[in-house]
Amino acid sequence: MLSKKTKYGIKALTYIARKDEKLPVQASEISESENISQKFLESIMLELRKSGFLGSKKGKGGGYYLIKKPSEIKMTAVIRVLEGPIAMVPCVSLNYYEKCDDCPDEDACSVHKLMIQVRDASLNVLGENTLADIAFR
Amino acid sequence: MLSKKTKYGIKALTYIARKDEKLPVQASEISESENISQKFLESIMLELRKSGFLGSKKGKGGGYYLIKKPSEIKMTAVIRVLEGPIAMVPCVSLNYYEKCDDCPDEDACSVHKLMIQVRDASLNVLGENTLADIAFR
DNA sequence: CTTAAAACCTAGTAAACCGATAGGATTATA
DNA sequence: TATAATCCTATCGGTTTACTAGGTTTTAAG
Repeated sequence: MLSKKTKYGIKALTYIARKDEKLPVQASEISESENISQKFLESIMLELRKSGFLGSKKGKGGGYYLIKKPSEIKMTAVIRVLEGPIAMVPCVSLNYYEKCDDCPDEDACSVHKLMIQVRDASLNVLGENTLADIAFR
Repeated sequence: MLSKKTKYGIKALTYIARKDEKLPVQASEISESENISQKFLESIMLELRKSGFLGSKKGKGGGYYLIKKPSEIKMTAVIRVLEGPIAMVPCVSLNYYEKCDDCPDEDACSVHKLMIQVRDASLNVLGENTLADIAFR
């Protein structure tokens, strides 16, 4: 299941992308428009800034803006930052690999075999979709 | 992330499938061989029986056995029983649909759009794989 | 210079979920 | 009758989740 954090984060990025003005967008505006708890959203925006998706401007008239073009933001990257691994099991994760402490032999493991396929399928979809794709198409 | 319950459940089914003998397999045997807490596994086996994947025989010499042939057990079905919805968001789930309480318009929602694609990709993989595929191939 | 509006930061918290454990009751075999 | 297995219910510690509280800092505008 996708956490609300990730869901809200993607919605916020989408919201900013769809506003074609160059002015920064306030978290309060997004929170109202998208029905997201403001304080919670603030922490998410902060994370998105720290991970390089957003820039920010403090003070009156401040807000957040995209650092890259929507077409250059892959959804794999967004989800990895907000949600963590895309794989459903650590032992098939490319970026967060971890060996299972049960399971002596990964190659013999049926779960491993299956989850590699699921991972590849998901990776394929998320890698092909950019923020532009889901915001505008 | 896949829960241990689901992971253990799939491993247990695989174990039984790979034993070609007709005799029922004990939970204790599986728990030892696959390094799974016995009591925890017991509860999983029970669930797999109640949902129609396994039959059981009580008492001495008892155990669990597959009710259908491995090639007839789709992984979608197994995962839906043990893990719940395959979709990452309730609003794109086929079997466990739920409307988001934020989000007035699903068609305009970028998360919705993306997660439909992820769901279809996963569904495709899990629907094509049977227990036989992951146990023997 | 003051005020308001915004991001930024730290901490806490209620509820849910997870993985496991405890302790048996029931049933079947030998 | 003893033993071995499933079956059942309850509980529990730990972690995560989704959020809330309560500020501080920075900036722009009046």
